[in-house]
Amino acid sequence: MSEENLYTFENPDFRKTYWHTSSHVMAQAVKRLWPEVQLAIGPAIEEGWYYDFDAPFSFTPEHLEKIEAEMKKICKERIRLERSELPRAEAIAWAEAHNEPYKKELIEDLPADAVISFYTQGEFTDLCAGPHLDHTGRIKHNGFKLTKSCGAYWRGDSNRKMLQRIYGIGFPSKEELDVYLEKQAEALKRDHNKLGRELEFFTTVEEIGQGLPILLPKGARVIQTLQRWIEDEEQKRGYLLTKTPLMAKRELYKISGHWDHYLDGMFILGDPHDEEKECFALRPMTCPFQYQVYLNRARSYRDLPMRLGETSTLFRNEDSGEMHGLIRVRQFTISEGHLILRPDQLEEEFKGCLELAKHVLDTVGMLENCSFRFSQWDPAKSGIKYEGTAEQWNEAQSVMKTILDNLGVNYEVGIDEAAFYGPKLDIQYKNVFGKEDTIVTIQIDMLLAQKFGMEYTDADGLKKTPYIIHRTSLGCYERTLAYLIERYAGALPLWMMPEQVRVLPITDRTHEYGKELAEKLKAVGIKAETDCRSEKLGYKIREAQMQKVPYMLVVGDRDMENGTVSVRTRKGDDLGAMTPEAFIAKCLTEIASKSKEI
RNA sequence: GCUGCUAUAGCUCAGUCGGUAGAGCGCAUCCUUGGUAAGGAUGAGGUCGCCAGUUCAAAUCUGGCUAGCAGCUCCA
Repeated sequence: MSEENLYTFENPDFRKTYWHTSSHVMAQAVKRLWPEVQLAIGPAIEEGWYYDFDAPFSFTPEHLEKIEAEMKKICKERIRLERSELPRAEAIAWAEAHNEPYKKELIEDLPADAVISFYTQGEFTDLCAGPHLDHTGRIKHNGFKLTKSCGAYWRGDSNRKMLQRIYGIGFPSKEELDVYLEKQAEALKRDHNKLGRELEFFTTVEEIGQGLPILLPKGARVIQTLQRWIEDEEQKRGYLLTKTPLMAKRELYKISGHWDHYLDGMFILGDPHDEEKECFALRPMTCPFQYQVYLNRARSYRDLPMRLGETSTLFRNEDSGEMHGLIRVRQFTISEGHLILRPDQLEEEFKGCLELAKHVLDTVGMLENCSFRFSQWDPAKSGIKYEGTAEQWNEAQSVMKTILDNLGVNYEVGIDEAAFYGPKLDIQYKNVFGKEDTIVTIQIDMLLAQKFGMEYTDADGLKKTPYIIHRTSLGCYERTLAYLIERYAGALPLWMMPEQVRVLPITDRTHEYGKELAEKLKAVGIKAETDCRSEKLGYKIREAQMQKVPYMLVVGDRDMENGTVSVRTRKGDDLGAMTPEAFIAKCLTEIASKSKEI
């Protein structure tokens, strides 16, 4: 980076510094307005900054306006930021004297020999490692906005006090801020939770409950298309399809370890604490069910790898505040699979799983926005959250690291993100709010096979314990549908659209011709409907357009006489008249191609 | 689960000071038969999320619950 670019927004470090100083300006404004408010922390984040406060009242939009106004003043005052250092004892005394208990706790947690630095701007001083801009005038007074206020736990610990967080975003000019805000507003229009309901992909009903969406005909159709495709794709790759029960007695989950680790997350039928009576639980995953397929008879090394696939519906009793549209739900259906294999097959099979996942994500158009996370355990939680020995974990993680490095996967490491039985490669996707969730996961498991007594007879005649890979290919269908709606703003690619073609007769005279046409299309598997209402063509087109129907076939007297259809696309292109046969051929070719562009 | 906000017709939303409700779109019927993004008329449709409380009187005020939204925490 050249010298002149150092102090521009192009430079991520400068941007962070700019936002960090903005957070101090915000904190100063809050302290000027309400001196009794206590300060926690206020870092720069990926987009903007936040500051956590402990206030005796809740920040409302009116409060935020007042803070913004005060911040503008501070910017215009061009106050210098001065760095200073204090010995530990004096730093603690400072925090006590200023009645800042959160700052005090932060200082106390620093190592004894740490340099404790402060930044002072006018009457405001904050504990801070820096760096900062040289004066508050560097912050463009009309280039920032406080976007929202909400609750946030002190130190991210749900057992501690909930503070109030104010988020802000800022740029060196008002124009850049406006562009940013406009972009945000546009992104929110793609929100699957809004668009998915408007386009009638899904709905929710109060009486059914939270996290239990109803897939309406359109949503159900998309999922069916995806599901059939995935099941076929997996069969091509040597997967054996299974169908296993949606519930089991508590004994099964005791063997797997889920009873100990995830009792709170399961829907229980019966009294879980009454050991005298039978107790069932809806399944939160398929692992121990699918293992029974392997256990059905004795296995030889020749049977491996055994690839089992299932379109499985799972139930997880998520906390009430966690549900979100189709992304986080209590019942969902997942393209789940388990591969049982010999150690020497691990790398090859892992590669196969990753290739499959990348292939399906690429086909649906989501791969380019995915990121990879190597989810590892936290040794500090050994025996609590994680089962198995440190040796087993180190081995599983080093095997996985070797595989990922050999495959050239560009990943970030996530500590304390592993499953209780092993490390994972998680493929992450962000929604329109920038919130990230796992769409696909591939996990190496060195523990469960032993628990279930799964073994195979090797070439040398010895009984051995196999490895297991847990994996998904397209992940959870509900979640995937949500991301597809956002990715395409509802206009899904032709091949997965629930209605691919709508026939639009212009007058009553062409209704029969139109209906026959739709029947012809349906006969070859094209999802077609006819709009026979006595409305004007423009009205019918507008409606089909808003419902994102890829092709509109206009049929009037002229078409009927000539035996043609006039084709219009949802992009607004008029493809002119063609024979039904020509259109069908074109349409079938495009569906088969699974193109993202149509 | 936590903090804050929200809930009025199928949808999007008005409803002032507490005096039992409105619009647009959609829907139904009729007229219109119109060639590429909204033709016209008429009509139906609401225990104001649910349960209590205050009041002569509650969509409106208070409490609880349910559901929705944003964030936090969690996510096998």
